[in-house]
Amino acid sequence: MFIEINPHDETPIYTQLMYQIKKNIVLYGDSLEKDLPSVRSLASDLGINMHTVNKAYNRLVEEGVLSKSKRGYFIQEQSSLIQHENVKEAMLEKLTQIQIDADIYGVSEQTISEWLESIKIQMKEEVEK
Amino acid sequence: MFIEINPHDETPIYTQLMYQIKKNIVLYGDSLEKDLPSVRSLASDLGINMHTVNKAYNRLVEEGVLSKSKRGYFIQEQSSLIQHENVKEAMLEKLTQIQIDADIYGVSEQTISEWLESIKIQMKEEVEK
DNA sequence: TAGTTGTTATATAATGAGTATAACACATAA
DNA sequence: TTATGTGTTATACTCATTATATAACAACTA
Repeated sequence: MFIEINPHDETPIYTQLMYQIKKNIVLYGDSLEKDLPSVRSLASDLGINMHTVNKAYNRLVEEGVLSKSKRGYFIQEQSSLIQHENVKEAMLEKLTQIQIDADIYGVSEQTISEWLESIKIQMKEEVEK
Repeated sequence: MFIEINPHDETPIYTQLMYQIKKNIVLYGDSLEKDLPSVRSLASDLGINMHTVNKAYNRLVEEGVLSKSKRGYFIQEQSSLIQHENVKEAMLEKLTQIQIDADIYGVSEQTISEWLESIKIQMKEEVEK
């Protein structure tokens, strides 16, 4: 797990953490340990509070990304299409906002595609380091 | 101006208002009155507070979408490419999150395109009503 | 037994969102 | 000139969220 938290970012720490974990799963998939670090150890490593990690973990369980047992949290193996309507709604909300901003700022469809492409490339580069 | 505020939505009222105004400009462009309703009248119409409208208006001024004078706020004519770095950063942040969620939930690139297309169609339908 | 897991409970602080009034300066229309 | 309507500023209050800090608990494990 390679996790970076930006304390100056306006997005909440637990949200950043959720996306960092998802990103790790996407990038390193099967080569990752199924067991996640305990809430206390990860919190200690990142210099944040235990409950903040716990919140991120539990949200990911609700989204179906993680599972939990009394032994700890671990990655939920799945090629599950979106079964959680909330996630889809959140994606649609973001897409709508992006579309409106693109329209009003004259950002072309092609530019959006290029941005998306560079995001993917950037992620692939991270995995090769 | 056709503005809808959803009080049950988790996104702040002033943010919803910002996007509703942008949406109006995108959809109805030149046929819109340049002058915006006063902060008090719009607040009254929507059943919300004056300062909430004021916040949305001023954010849009910062983004370059609106202008203001002592007479009131009005739509800023411009086909300005993104001069405000903050807006681009916000769009990239959203795009990154969408990309990660799409990857982890197995939402294909084509599906994303289809969602975007239906968003556009839906917006066009609104203008024809 | 000792240590680690997640869980629960309390408490506190900081911030953001939203509302509620009030007063002010300035411009405009009567 | 007066009245009204602009945006602006200031103050105060509520509420929810975020984040932290401790502490204690039950259950599992070495």
